[in-house]
Amino acid sequence: MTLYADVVPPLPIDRPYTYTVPPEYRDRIQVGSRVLVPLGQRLITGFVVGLRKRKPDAALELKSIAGVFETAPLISPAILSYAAKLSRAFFLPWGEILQAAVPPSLLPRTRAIVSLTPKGKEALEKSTLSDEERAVADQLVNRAHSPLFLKRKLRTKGVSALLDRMERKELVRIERELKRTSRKTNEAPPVGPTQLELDFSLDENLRLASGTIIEVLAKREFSPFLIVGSPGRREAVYLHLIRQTISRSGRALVLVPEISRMPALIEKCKSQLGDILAVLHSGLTDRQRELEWQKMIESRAGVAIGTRSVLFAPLPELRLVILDEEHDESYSQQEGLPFDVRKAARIRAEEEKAVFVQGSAAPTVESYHSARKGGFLIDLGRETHPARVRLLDFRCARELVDPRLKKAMEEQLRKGEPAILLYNRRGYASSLVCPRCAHVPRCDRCDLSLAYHKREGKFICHACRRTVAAVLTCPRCGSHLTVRPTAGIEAVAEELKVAFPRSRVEIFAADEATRKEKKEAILKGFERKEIDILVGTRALSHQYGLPPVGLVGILHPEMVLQLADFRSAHKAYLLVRSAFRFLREGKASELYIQTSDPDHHSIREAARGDYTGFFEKEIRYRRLLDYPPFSFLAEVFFSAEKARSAASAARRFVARVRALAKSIQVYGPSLASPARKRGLFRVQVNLKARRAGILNGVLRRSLEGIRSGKSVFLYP
DNA sequence: AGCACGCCGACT
DNA sequence: GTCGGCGTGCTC
Repeated sequence: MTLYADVVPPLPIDRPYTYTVPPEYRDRIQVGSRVLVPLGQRLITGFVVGLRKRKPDAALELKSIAGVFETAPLISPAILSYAAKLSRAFFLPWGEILQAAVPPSLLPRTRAIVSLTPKGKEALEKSTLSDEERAVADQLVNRAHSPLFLKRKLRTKGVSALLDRMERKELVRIERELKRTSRKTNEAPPVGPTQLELDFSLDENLRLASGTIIEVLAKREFSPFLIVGSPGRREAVYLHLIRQTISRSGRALVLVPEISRMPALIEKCKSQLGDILAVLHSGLTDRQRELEWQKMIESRAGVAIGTRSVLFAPLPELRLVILDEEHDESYSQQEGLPFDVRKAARIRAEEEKAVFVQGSAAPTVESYHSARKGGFLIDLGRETHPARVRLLDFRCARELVDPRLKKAMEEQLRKGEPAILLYNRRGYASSLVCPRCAHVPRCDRCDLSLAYHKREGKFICHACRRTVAAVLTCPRCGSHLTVRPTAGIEAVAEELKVAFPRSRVEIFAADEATRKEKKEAILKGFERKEIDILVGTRALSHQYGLPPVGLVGILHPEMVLQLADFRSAHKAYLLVRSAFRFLREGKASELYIQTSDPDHHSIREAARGDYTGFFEKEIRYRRLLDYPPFSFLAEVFFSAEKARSAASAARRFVARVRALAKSIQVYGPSLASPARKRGLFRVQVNLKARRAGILNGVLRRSLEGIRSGKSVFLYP
């Protein structure tokens, strides 16, 4: 009896295609195998997602599998169905998610070699070839080359089509072979059951909190929790839960937003649990990543910890999924495959029937709301910091730094103590303007005003990073350009240097000028007390392990409130809270918050460290303005090389949405911000609906068949 | 995503 | 008259 395989290619096709399995592959092919299949005119690699004994449709003419790669499949049935769920949840092709689920270096690839046939050689000598054919033949006279080499060498369009035509005319031969990538590993044997040390202590509050979760852990069913508390207390609970999970021979998955957060946590895990840890993040080399994978596949890992790629960790018996720093923005980043890590982690827990624990000191409003409503909120107690916090109402624009803050700095400097100042605006000024004709230098790719970076003498577009030499005279009327009243961190540092001429002031920002070595030098210098005042943007807030100081100032956290974003109040709250991390514990420590909006609930409650207070006020605004969690929003982006195709895709989408559901509010299409990203035009459409189900259904049907690059973000 | 097919403008 | 643009639809 013939065997058939359902295959998903890593393309924007999310339906499997069925191929016949030739007898020679029958024994090797498995669900999860990677195979080489003919699709249209090409040979591509795909994942086997199912095996069957009958055709899906008897009338269908099926092609057959052209090759099977590794013997042991890289993808387990569990990950296969998880990827399918993600694909539905985020409107992404199944095959592309599968591709992302496996380390790229473990994915076998095909290699093609093009050589000239005797017939081709003859044609070249007789000059019966077309110009483009001859160009190819000339390259191949002496030796065979890969198609990639030819593409680069010829520098013309449609080389692959040309090669295919020449292959059909038997002028060239294209041999496709499988490139083996699997390596032999001879690592240490699996570790035995770990000895659990008993030096572990939890106070009554934490014991109670963990108890609730441990009860559910035994039941083996999906169950969410949200832990609100300081990092230290959360960590203690996590470790306790992981320990419990492992002692029941389960496995745990820990997600963190950024690599910088990992070292401390990894150390703790290692010292308490032994070396049963697999670590996955984007900073690993291919080889390191492969070793971590081997660890998991061979069941030598009890815990996998890492950033978003760890979502696909091949852990059997997964019982616990932890997502730390639930509030962190990098979980919703658009890099790579555009999906929300929070939701993806939740789906993994659902699929595995595992306990899902999210933790934060200041969770997203949506998450806190649903946890409280659903009765799965675990509050570990309020964050308190003994420091004195001063709110400086600062609206005068003559100086950048409030005299009261400068005075505090002066005192600090006299004691020989360093200070940190946080201000989240890079460069010297976010734009310049001509005082006579109001001309503003703009980026010709994004149409945003160019930021002036005085130190480097450059104009930099903060949207596309395009950099040009700064020209300080107006190209239209020749006047000297002036700084707009939107100073950046460089201007702040300049003012401090004038105020404290004998002090060492340094800037820490994610600037092109501030290279990695320079950044490390600054941090080292600060540790050695060679820097008196460190002025930093949010790039500094992501830095861990700096020696805490007695004085921290934060300038204008209310700036984020200007963003057209329903979460901006929460962002302001987080920004202020991030300043506390640099402050030494103790009554003598001081935090200055210089703001023109001291009465805003986000600033005020953050100053007091009262998340619940912030939440109560914020949730009222959300209800009032009908924002998530009281409504469901979708942001849909269409991107294409040509503005016209992105716009027409967006228009087509909007027309379909309008036709399908009157109850859905449509905003747009409008230009996304930035309007161009990596050379692609971006058009945005926002939708708002009363119910998530309706929104999902309409999105699914409206996006069908739309070709241009699309990404969808759903809130909550 | 590629690639073919198919329908309208400027040119050897 | 053709070459070539890109809109639309299919790929087991």
